[in-house]
Amino acid sequence: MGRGRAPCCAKVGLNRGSWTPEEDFRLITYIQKYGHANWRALPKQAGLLRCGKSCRLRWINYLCPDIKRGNFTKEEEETVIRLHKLLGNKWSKIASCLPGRTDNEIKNVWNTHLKKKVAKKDANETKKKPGETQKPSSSTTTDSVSDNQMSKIEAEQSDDHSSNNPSEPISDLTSVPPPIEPNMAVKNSIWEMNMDTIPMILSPNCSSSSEVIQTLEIPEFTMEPEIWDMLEHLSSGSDESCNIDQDVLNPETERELNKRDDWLEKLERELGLWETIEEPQGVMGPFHGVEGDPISTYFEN
DNA sequence: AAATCCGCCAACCGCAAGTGC
DNA sequence: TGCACTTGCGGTTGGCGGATT
Repeated sequence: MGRGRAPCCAKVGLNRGSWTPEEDFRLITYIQKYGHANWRALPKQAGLLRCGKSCRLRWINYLCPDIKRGNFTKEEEETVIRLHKLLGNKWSKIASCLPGRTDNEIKNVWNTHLKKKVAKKDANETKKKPGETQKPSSSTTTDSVSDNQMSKIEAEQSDDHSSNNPSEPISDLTSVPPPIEPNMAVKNSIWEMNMDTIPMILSPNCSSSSEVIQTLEIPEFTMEPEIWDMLEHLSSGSDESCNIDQDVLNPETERELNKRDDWLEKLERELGLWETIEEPQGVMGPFHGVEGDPISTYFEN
């Protein structure tokens, strides 16, 4: 299944197109454990048949825990419109002002909704006041970008214009701390994000960046409940099976639970390898897709 | 119910910028 | 300084699914 243009160079043996849950799983677990210092080397070390670029894109645009999913709020839309008026198609700059939103997402939203919306609005304004140009307003009160931040951007733009030097780059907007307020709504969206692919795995040795994730509530999981059970079990770091009061269960559920326990036992044996994973060495990493690799084994069965 | 249309958005590409040697 | 390599950016594509005919 291929998307986009034909590949510019032969990438024999590399997967293309949509990511499978297994690939997501590998990427998430690898990055959570080792980070992503070198995207080019990452696919090999993680046992992924993808190019580094593809991995990076998948992580940044979809799997990264900081990403906020769901529709844009009115405020976010307003912000995008205002920033686009100031910056043009500088999607990454705009994204830096919208915590949790990616440049790709903003670009898509702009191209599919906002562009039309703005065009329509402009057409209306022109009808009303012919000859009068619209001035960017900074009086919107419920903006998701702070007034300070917007003023700074506007000042930068103004300086830029006054110096009459279009080649001069705009100073980095990321230097202005974005108004990130971590809350459960955002955190839950992380889970929503992964619901249709694979949840974050919480290995007992997970790095600090994933500790935040560990505090999240676990939502209902509709896909492959076995996977969810497995992850939940692993994340607890417990040797015990899930604590469910078997007395209140009906026989059918109990049978299912027993089945699951057997299954978990089997998995535990396979995933025992998680405990013995070494730091990546050379080009071959711990998740290299070799026979006996627990992830491959799981997804094959 | 089937066929067609159309919008959405994930993933691709080429190129530019950044970094290290 | 120049080169090679990696990462980041913005434009574009096309598969998928919902809406319409």
